[in-house]
Amino acid sequence: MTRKKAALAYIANDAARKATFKKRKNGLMKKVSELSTLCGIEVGAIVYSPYQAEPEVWPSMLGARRAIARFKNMSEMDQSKRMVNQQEFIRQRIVKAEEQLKKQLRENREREIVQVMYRALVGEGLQGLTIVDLNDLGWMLDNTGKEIEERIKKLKKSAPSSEQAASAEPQADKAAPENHAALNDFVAVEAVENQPWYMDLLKPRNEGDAVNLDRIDPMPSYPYGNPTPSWSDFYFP
Amino acid sequence: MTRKKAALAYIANDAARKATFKKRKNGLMKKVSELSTLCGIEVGAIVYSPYQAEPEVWPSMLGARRAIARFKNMSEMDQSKRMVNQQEFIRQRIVKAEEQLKKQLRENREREIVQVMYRALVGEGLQGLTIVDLNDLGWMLDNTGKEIEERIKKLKKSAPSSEQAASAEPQADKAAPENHAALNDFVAVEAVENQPWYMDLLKPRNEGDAVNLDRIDPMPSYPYGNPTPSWSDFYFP
DNA sequence: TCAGCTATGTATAATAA
DNA sequence: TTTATTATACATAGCTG
Repeated sequence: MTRKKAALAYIANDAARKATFKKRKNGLMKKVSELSTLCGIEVGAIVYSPYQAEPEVWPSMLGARRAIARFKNMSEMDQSKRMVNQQEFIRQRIVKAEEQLKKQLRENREREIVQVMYRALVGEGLQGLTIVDLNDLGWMLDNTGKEIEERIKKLKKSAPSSEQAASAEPQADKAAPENHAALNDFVAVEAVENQPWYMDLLKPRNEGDAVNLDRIDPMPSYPYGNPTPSWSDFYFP
Repeated sequence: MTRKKAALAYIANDAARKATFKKRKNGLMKKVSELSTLCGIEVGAIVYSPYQAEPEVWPSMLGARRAIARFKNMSEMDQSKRMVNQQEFIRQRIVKAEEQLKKQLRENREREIVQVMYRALVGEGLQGLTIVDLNDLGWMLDNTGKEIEERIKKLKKSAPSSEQAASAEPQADKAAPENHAALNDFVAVEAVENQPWYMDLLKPRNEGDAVNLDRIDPMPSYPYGNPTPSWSDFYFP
């Protein structure tokens, strides 16, 4: 966007896109910090980065959380502006809030499972694609509660020999080191079977004192796996 | 930061600061949108603006919410880095999430009550101080569930005339200027008595299918009235 | 206050190492 | 790949109306 006149469109070339992303992200965060400094206000920025897994935070985790809380507040307040009927409005708000809560809880459980699987099965060095794979698995488990068994059967069937399984490498992480060359679904499933405490997570938790998840709508088409690499990049240069 | 070399520090002059804020905020949001377009990623930005009350959203409310969710995700992910014990970590996460949920619900109810009282009692023109007052009242009601009656008694005692009571606008939405010359606690309480639907809000809601609010900690010192301007500015030029 | 307007400082696309 | 180096496009501080 300098020598050539701007071409404000998606950059097809992967490398170029990544380079641009990094540069612009840094620039953006610098601007953010400047704005905060110059005007003495709280600012937070969240960028979902396909290239970076670890979040860096600016100005601080707390600041970010506060900003988020404020933002939520305001969205509600804003709605109220056009409120005509008190009760209706309030009811709507309640419904919305409850939906949000459910969603949050649901997402949380997903994360738990993904976490556990990830931790249980994968070494420190293999973040990238593996996380995506585990996400997919986590979703299924969380959603159906039975798909896990199907998956186990299916995978066992298609890879009865543990050696074969080892060489399968389906979803494939690129630079997998020696020991983890065989990070695939089969391995994941085996680990699951051997870890009862993981299975416990699949059961619905005690929800008497929590949100009722009964009527939870089906999983949203959330970009958990798909083009989705891993999430977020909260950065300060 | 152009003709003079940058002076990256708080701008003392009010007007200049505001001008800079506006310009830079616009520039920032432009960059944000560009980043999103060029790299095909989701981006959200939240700026708490002292100058703007109404939130504008970019790229969209949904996008913002998603980004926020991701961010939360990542903060947890980060924590997990140092996690040693899977189960322990997960339990902690669950606890945290549930606390968050409770807080959210609680805040929501507060807002409901404040809203209702505000709408019921106050014309459009009287925001400022009145809101603060009503907030206080709402808090009390929400907290004790009985203070309302005490308050009613007390106030009735000090103003027993029914005519006075009759002048209290019942459903009272928008602006009813003349009638509201006497916007005080008494009016407020009368309105409450005449509006069963409001009283309903004071009762704990059906919590079988919601978060259990039993163990909710006392109200946080949230800036509901106080120096609180109004929040947030999610902007796209 | 709010918009232009420039002169200038910055950010960054393309390129090279 | 990442990092460093430009040449340019862009953002914006200080003005002005």
